[in-house]
Amino acid sequence: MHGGYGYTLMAVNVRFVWSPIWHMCFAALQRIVKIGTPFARLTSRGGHGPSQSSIHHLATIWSSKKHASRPLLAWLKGVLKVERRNDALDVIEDRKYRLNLVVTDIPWFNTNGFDTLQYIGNEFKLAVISTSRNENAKLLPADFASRVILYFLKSMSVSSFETLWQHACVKEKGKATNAERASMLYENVIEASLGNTLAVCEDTPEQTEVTADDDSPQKNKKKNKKRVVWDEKMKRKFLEAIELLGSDHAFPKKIVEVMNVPGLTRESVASHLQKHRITMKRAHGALFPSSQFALNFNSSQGNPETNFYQLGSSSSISVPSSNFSPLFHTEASTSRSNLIHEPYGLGSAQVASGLVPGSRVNQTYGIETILPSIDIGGSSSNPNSTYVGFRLAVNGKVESGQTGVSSNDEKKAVVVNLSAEGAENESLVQYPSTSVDHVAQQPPSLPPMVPSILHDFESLGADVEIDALMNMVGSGGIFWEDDFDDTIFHNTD
DNA sequence: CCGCTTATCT
DNA sequence: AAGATAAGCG
Repeated sequence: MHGGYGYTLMAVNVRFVWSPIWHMCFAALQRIVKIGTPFARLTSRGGHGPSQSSIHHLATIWSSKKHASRPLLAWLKGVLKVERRNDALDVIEDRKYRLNLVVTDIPWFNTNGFDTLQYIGNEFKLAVISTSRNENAKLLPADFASRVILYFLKSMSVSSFETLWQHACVKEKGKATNAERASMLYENVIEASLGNTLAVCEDTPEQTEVTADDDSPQKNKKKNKKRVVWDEKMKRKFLEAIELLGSDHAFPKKIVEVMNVPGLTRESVASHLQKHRITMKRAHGALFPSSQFALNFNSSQGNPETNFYQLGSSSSISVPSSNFSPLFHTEASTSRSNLIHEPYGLGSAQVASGLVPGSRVNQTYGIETILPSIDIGGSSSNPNSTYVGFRLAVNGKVESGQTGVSSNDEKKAVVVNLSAEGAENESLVQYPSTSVDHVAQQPPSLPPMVPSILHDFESLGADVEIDALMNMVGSGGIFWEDDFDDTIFHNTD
């Protein structure tokens, strides 16, 4: 798995993903497909496909979680594998007006890869995000940095991944102000949702349609203005909408539209929003009474839906709890820790070099956001995950520090204990000897956040026959059906 | 009513 | 307490 892979190109559209990285694809798939994103995969890596162990690993997880075969099959069918870089470029070029974003994992030191970046940027006018498992970010040449809008250190996390499509949105709409971005996102989500119903999940047991009888205590609010019951599903949608729109753009009307619940009135949402804000403010002040840097946890045995925290007043990211994320939970059971990884926290070396992993390195596309990520922890493929910044551990503690960046330091982090409402403990555990010596002394400049998509892994379909999948993938792994574009670009132009 | 917010009511 | 309704306001 180390090094030596060829060229991989990945482009993300609102509706689909090209990706070389299987586990990320799967994880992203679960989320993206939920909002209706068909996907495709394109890889050019000298004839080498994803490893069987990787496939098996993921397939096992999916199987054990009773997860859908349909999206999985759809995804597999959407795979296009090409042998050479130029083939990959051809594929992209053919569709460059339909793609929004290209993600690569071309190592920066790879000359051809460098050319590839340049080519994509110049010829296709596509935004490029690069990932690399390797090396210290400060070693990256500025030239490289200037050709990508974002740079990820591996392990790039699924959470980061799922936010990529939003960058695609940015590209799609050209330059957009921050104010416009919210509605822009909304539009694409709605669009994607339509695509989902049509292309991916023909029938989702999501409907829960009401048989309008005399007194149906259903939570549905079809016609009569029954009192709205904000059950978990409703709350989830609500929070999704908030996240998507951004907390400072989340107004009742748009929330209603994003939630897309028939009969749900703006007034109801407004009322709920009011309560929600009160709840937020309470938790806000409780943890950090006099700080702009606020964390809000409603964790533990409560609703997973409300398990989020907020950075700053204007933006928030979600942190899926472990039991809310079956895939990760499975992995975490063997390898521990759901981590949230937020590159702004520290890493002064990287900042000084002007290249913060995961942060903006280029303003061409107006990307102002960093990509929060959740490191699924030492999976077999990523024994030593690299992270710089903050991370959320499963024990509810937020750590800031770094691992895997320098050589063989082990634990070095500032641990912020977020125990029960009130007193925040901040204890210096240990600091790395070299690069980072003043960390989190004061809150970093508030990282702008990309709202991430909450996910719902349920009701995606039936189980899949693993063996069949294995055979399918094992033999050639090239799936490029005649109607591929019709499927993938369904409803597009 | 145009929509968002805040206050009040049940 | 949760949600609806009223009222204030740009």
